[in-house]
Amino acid sequence: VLLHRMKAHKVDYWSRLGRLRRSQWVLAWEKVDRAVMSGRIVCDTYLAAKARADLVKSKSYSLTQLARSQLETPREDISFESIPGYFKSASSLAYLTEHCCFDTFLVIKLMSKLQVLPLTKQLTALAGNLWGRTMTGARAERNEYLLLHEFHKAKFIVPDKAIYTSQRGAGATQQDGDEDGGRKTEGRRKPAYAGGLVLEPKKGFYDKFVLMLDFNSLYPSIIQEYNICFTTVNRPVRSDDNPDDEPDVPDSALETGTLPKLLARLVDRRRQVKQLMKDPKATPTELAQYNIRQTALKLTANSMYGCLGFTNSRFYAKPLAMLITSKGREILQNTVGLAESKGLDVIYGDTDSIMIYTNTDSIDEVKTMGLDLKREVNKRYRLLEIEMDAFYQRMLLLKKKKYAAIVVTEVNGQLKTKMETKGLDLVRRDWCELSHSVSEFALNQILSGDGREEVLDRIHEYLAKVGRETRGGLVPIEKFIINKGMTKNAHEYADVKSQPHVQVAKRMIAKGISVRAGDTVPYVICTDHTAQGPSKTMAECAYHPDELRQPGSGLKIDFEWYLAQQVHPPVARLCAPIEGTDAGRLASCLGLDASRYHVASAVADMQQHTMLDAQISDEERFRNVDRLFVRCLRCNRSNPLIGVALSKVGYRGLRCPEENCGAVLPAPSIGFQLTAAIQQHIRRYQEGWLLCDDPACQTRTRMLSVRREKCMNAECLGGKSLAFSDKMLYNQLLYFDRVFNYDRALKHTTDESLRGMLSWATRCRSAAPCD
DNA sequence: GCCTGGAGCGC
DNA sequence: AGGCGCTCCAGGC
Repeated sequence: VLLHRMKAHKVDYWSRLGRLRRSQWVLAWEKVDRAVMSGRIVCDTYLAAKARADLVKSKSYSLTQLARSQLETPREDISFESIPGYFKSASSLAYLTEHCCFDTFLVIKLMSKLQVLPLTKQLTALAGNLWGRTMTGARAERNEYLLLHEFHKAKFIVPDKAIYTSQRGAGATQQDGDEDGGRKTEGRRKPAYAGGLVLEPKKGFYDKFVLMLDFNSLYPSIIQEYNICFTTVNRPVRSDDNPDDEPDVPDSALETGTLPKLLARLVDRRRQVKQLMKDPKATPTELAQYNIRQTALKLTANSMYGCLGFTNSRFYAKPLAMLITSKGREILQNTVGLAESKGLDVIYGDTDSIMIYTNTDSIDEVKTMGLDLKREVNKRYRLLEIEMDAFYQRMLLLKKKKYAAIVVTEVNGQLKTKMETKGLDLVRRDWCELSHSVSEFALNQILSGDGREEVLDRIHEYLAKVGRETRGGLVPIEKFIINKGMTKNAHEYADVKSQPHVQVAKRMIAKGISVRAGDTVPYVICTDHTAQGPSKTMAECAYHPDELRQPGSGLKIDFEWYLAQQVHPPVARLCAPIEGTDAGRLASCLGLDASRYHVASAVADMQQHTMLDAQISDEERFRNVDRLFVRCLRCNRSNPLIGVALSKVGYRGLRCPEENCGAVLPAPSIGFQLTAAIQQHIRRYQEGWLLCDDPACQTRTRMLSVRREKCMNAECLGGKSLAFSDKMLYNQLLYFDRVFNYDRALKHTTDESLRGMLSWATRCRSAAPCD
């Protein structure tokens, strides 16, 4: 924009934006921005913030968002469409101008906060590439230069640089809208080799310490430990038909290769820098510099592995990458084996880490346990080191790569706690803020350490409130906004109709708002009352928040969709391991139609029980249920009711089983007693007593329930489970059903007189259902 | 119910 | 213009 304004106003020396003196306007319009800046290093804080995603945890990388999260400075968002309006008066134009000036201030502050210049300078100095290229985030190129320098010093001839050709056939000339079915979309290709090992988690809620250990820089360490290098590993010639076998570890007698030497140097320098940081005389400025340096060293060492597996890298070496990950898997597996052989309970692990359930509340005990294991593991390796990484006071482990925990740290002898959340819907930007805040509440409750019933009561109550407030229109629009990133440009998506963000992006582009690959698109889901025709897909109901806010748009947020699709699923997933609630219950709290969930879960239960136990007879299945005792009004004796198939059944109903009585049991009386029995069992289930499953132990507790946990009794090796579980309750209720199930009895009995009776009773029942 | 893309995480 | 592993959601069949 600047350049074109300069040209329009015939500004001299317009080429001074860059350092090349240009006298002629020869640049192609598309490439102006790059070429015109030649000779200058451009720092794009948008790219820089994305590159430092490790520090910047932001839903989107807009200046407004970054100013808020990084600089704690509010910034007014001025929508693209409203800008022309600011030109209508001097005062509003001045306001807009000031806003722009403030933006430049924010950008500078952001650059300073993220330490973009010091860090990129260090990275560049290490790799020996061009600073300007580091700014644009060319990680592979940095790695290439690092290796080029290294191999040149060692007097090797390096591989030729392959000319970059896109492997995909999407030509830039294909502008016609014709959808070519056979064309592959750009994006992530399928994996070429195996990566890290992820252990199957032992899911559940843990309310005693979990110890987390991990290997320091696993892959760089493996390269050194096993002397993995282009110069040492015997690898097959690169061709299309070579076998994908992983190569052997080089002979231990071989001289240290270039790659391990390089990594050793990086690690050693980092150690030195960290040593300098311990100097009490170091000034804050020096400390900051040291910290940047050690970060750069670490980043450089850690990015080596990734570039070995990068197809378009000059130093692409799939066999080396394969060997590294393979050793990683082997190391993790061995570590798990060692821990388990010491009687430790490994509940999870991912690539370079393991988590151990310690079954103790004493942090000192945990430390002893950890040190002990650490010592044994580290004995096995020359360089490789495992380290205690964290102590989790409580932990909710839901799935692979999805968990939350209360982390305990010692600060000046004081124990501090903090919540850490990994992979949950809660940390993903494709869920709206409403969804996040509800999940956060539920998670805080679950991890609070309070009793189960209390926790569930509070969650249920909160959900009811959320349902009411949402439907009442009390929740601000912002809380409904969902953000999704564009991996491609809008027109490159093949499947547009199922992707809400693409639909919205296309409309934004039509309005002249720039949306490119890598940008984040915000949208809300609205109801469509105007359309009576075929129901619209979800994506077609997506609108940009500005479209919703537009006066007279007639759009309304689809509250029911949000409660059912954004709030309910994540909360249900969080509560899944907690006994005493389920998807149906949570849905009904939110005011949603719970029957769907009840039916679904009942069907699932039914299948689980009947499919698995298909061969089991009723006698076997109901061996442990409480019989339904019914008191006869005439003889006043209680007798177990065995069921319509076996009880004395008369034309007037069930009869008292007492030998000398046989009076008809009135239906209302049976109904009352049955209801009481059902209520009693449901209460028993809700009380949630936990019982050790070792019959000799018999320890009973009533805590926030877990699906899987060791018995409270320290000496006992048993596990804890509900004394009266959901399965037992189900079985109990199934028994009650069976007792009065005429249809089933009719199907199963061979007694002709009973058959007649039952079929008659069945007909009567359909005539007078209230009986 | 099974399969396939895409997103977006974790490491 | 580093890698793979793992949920989830939608949609098509």
